[in-house]
Amino acid sequence: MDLKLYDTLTREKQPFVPLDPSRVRMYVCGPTVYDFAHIGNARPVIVFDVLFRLLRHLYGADKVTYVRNITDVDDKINARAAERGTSIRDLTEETYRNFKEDVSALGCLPPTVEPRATEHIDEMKTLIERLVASGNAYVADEHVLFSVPSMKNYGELSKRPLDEMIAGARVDVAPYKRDPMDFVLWKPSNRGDPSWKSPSDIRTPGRPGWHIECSAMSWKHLGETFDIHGGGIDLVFPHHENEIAQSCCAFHTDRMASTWMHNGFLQVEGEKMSKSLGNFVTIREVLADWPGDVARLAMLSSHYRQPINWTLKGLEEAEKALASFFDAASGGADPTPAPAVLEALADDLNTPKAIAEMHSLKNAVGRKALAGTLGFFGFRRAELAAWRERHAPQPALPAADIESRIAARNAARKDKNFAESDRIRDELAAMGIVLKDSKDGTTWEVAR
RNA sequence: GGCCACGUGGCGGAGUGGUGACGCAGCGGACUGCAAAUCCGCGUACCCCGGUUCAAUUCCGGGCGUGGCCUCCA
Repeated sequence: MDLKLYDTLTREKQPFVPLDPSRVRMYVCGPTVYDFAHIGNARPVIVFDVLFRLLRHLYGADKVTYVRNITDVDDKINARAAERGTSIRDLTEETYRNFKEDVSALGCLPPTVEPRATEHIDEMKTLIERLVASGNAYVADEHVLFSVPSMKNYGELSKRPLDEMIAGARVDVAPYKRDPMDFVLWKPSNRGDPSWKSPSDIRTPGRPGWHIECSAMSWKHLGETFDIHGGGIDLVFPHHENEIAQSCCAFHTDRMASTWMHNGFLQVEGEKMSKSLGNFVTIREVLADWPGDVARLAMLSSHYRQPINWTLKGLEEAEKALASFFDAASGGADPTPAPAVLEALADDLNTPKAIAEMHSLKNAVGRKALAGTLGFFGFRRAELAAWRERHAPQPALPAADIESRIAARNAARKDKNFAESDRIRDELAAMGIVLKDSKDGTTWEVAR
């Protein structure tokens, strides 16, 4: 099985060849923990969970290291904690707990490591001092800045030629920057904000810039170079571009990660999700109405690089599809997913194709493979069943009354009094109760 | 304004230089006393305009539309 992945850096689908097949390494940018994660945040979490599962299948579960960081030092966190009057630690811990619950409900495996930024300050400072020593960074006005002109390939990931970026810059450039493109590695802390002893002989305590944490944590947990770096497409510039600059200059390497993967953006009911439009949807809100697996399937029904439109109709369709999969897959399960599904996933994670293959397994010969596939994806039969039970509409009549009417109807049918039997059925139908005749008798359910 | 994506049937959504995936909805048939459920079958879709080609939805150029990014906001 040859895995091919699209690499943002080369803009090409390429065969995936791990640097070390006995230790496949993936880093994905995780949440900034200051508030409930929204459904757009859920996309990379789900997408890279599927990739994690695929890699574990291909290389062995104990051969894959998946690192997803937790950003727990950030201006938004400081502001939110102050606003709520809680400590930063309490806020980030609570938000992180909520995040873990959310993504677990979405059927995602925990990553191998979930490092926190605040626990890697030493590594960040080491990187910063290396960059200063190598002339890729400089100290100015108690800041440490990365010198963008010191890196010749800067802009390669986002395909932004430097001169155009400078020409397009709209924001006032801080006076201490040597070059308008330079970005912060370390900055002084405001009073009351978290602070650490600064690197590079800066006297004032400070805190790290945004980008350095990922260079530090990927280095600590995966090494100087690794296989896959993932995240949302909005992170390509400047975040990932700057990570590359920091890591490649600190370690004198050409590539930070062999493959850069980015998921497309998410819209809600055809509109940009924003608080001002009032269509801001948290994972928590979705989970209040739907099983996590339905949200998961809905998310995977678009290819990860395509834009996705998050809609109620999409969730309804996903619920039907998932129910039909579980209906068809009753009985034993194969230990592995169906080959056709694996093949689809191996082609740059073509989940819509994989789902189409699952539909074609909904027959007698495919059901064991389908069950194995559902297990591979992490879909949970019991969860959907419990949700269906909970959300089953209540009949307008007591069950005993329905049963007695069914008995009356069947008596009429036996007498070939079809006018009467149809009358009873229509009467029940008008109350939303649908009858199903089979050779084993008549059953009923409430129309959804 | 600059850069980067995306634009497929009623809806969702793959894919491909030449026999039009898949799902939902719809239609027809089987089954049924009639239905429901189930099963079987059915769709001359590829934003617009040029170009390349024997042949383009697929490649190239332009246009229009939508979205993302454009430095310490993530």
